[in-house]
Amino acid sequence: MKLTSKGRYAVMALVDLARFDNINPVSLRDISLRQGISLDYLEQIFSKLKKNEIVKSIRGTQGGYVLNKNPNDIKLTNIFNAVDEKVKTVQCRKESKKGCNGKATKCITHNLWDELETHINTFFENKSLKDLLNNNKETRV
Amino acid sequence: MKLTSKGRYAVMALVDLARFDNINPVSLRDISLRQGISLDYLEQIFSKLKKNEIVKSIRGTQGGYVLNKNPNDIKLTNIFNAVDEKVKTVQCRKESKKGCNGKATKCITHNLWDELETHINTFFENKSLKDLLNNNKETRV
DNA sequence: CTAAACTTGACCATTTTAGTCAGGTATGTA
DNA sequence: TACATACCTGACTAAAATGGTCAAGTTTAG
Ligand code: FES
Ligand code: FES
Repeated sequence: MKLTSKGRYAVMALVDLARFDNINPVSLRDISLRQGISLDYLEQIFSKLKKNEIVKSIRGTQGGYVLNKNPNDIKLTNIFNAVDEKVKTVQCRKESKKGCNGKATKCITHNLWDELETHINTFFENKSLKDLLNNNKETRV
Repeated sequence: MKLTSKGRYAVMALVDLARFDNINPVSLRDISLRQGISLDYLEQIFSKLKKNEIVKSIRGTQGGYVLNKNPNDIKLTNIFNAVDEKVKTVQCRKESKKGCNGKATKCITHNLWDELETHINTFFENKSLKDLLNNNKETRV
């Protein structure tokens, strides 16, 4: 089970953005340099974030991106959904009555994986961008 | 973030095994048929489970595998470790002081991913094979 | 002595990931 | 108006991971 770069970068970039967007729009170039993420890749990611109304774009010189919501209202769930980083632990289609092995009933571990999926998603639902900003100021060891 | 088949199959197979091993050793062929998992693939998985002393093997006709511990003492953590299904959310090497971007300090989201890793691992540490057996008898809707 | 079942290791097709590349288009500033 | 900056879009691809298969054994109950 691992987290992909796309999801990791999306959150990283948004935290970076949230720190600076009070004043001016933040350019992807800046984020790219500060966070060490490929500019071209960031563009793909922000295209999706924009479609999902998490950020707004401002074109032209001095342009960049700005948050489209209050940091408190942007949960990790929203970010992950936007960039298609989905948590998938069950193998079967959930809606279907059928199991992952093609049989007529759910497999013997289905409930377990479903529980795990919920467990993980709960984490994402309870974390907002705001939390991450605070968290970082705390300078925890 | 998704669970791989290897981890899913390992747990599936062990639950199946745990249900039947009171009487006789259980052959991989039986598990393969009951759970719809490729026999050759199961062999790879059980080879690892054996090395990690989770199961014992009995060779020859009427042979098969048997649990090597009490179901209550086999946590999901143990199973996942055995088959190299590791939870990896941070990108960096944890021991290192360096960040994932090659910089001298940890990245701004490092703490978050670390917390997530703990969150997921906690789930695995608190589930034993025994729990899964009980869970399945409950015939939950 | 033979069939069932474990054992080992090499091999491989497909899919996913993590990007790159090559073109645009819009707009603030000089 | 020129032009640099920064967003925008879609195609493409190398490398890694996944999810197996295949082949050639060895062991032992009956
Ligand atoms: S995971 Fe849903 S039936 Fe197996
Ligand atoms: S994940 Fe550890 S430094 Fe970025």
